Amino acid sequence: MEPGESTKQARAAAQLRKGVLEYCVLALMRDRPRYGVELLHALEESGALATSQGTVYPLLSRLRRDDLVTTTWQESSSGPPRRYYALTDSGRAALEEFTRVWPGFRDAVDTFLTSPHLPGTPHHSPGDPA
Amino acid sequence: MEPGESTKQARAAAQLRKGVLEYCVLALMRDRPRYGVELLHALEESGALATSQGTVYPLLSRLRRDDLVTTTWQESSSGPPRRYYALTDSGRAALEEFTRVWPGFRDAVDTFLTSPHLPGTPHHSPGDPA
DNA sequence: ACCATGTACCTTGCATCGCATGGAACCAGG
DNA sequence: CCTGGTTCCATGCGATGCAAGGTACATGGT
Repeated sequence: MEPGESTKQARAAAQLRKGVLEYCVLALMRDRPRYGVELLHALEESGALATSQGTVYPLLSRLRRDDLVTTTWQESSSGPPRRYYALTDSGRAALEEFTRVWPGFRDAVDTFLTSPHLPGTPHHSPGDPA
Repeated sequence: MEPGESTKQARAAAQLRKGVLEYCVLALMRDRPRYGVELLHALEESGALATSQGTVYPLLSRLRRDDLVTTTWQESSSGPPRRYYALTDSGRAALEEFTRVWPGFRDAVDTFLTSPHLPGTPHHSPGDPA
């Protein structure tokens, strides 16, 4: 079903999300409580972290199991009630912990990816996609 | 070693490595063939990506199974022979693919971690009594 | 010769995670 | 009643990081 090339890109991106998704979801709740589909849409809009319900809901269950979030039901004017997820004290601490270690990690990967050898490499511009 | 806090930090960092380690190892082979312990030491020196043999060797087996690397044995003047891992054509392509998607991913995480609506956010120290 | 140490390679078993798939419940409009 | 949109959740599979354990080679001490 896959033409092949898109598989590789999807594969690389898929493996990347592991572990990071958890903290990005926590980061989304930092300002205010969010509900499942809202988180899903926010991740989708980011582009690189788009995922599915089958990923987000088990993740939210784990966060609740580990006491990183609490939930409250709230009625919706259009549709079934929504379960809003809010950060607990532990959740906020975990998020700050991640915020602390992330730059070092990011920098390490950047260091590995930048080769110190070929100054004239015909690299397409790092101007970046949207 | 840092006391106490390093546990949480290690936990967050451990989740982070998932999926990225594979491509960092490929990146290390970009310039010249490397052998297992050499890769292990390079990762350890990076700090954030330190891992163990139990992680690297199964990873290298997978890379070989997927034809991303080839290996050649080489004698060592001090110790057992070393198996050197070198990038194949597919391996180099996978590395470039990852190099393409990584900036977008990194940028997305950075965006989530920086709160977009509180310009005057008090960067209070951890343990704030709120 | 024997054994301890350092180097280097590899396997097994466990826990975790992303994700495709499928299903359930609620509301509005025809 | 029935179709469509929204929201929630669970199950099963494949892949991954990692601790623990095992094998083999070389050197030096006794």
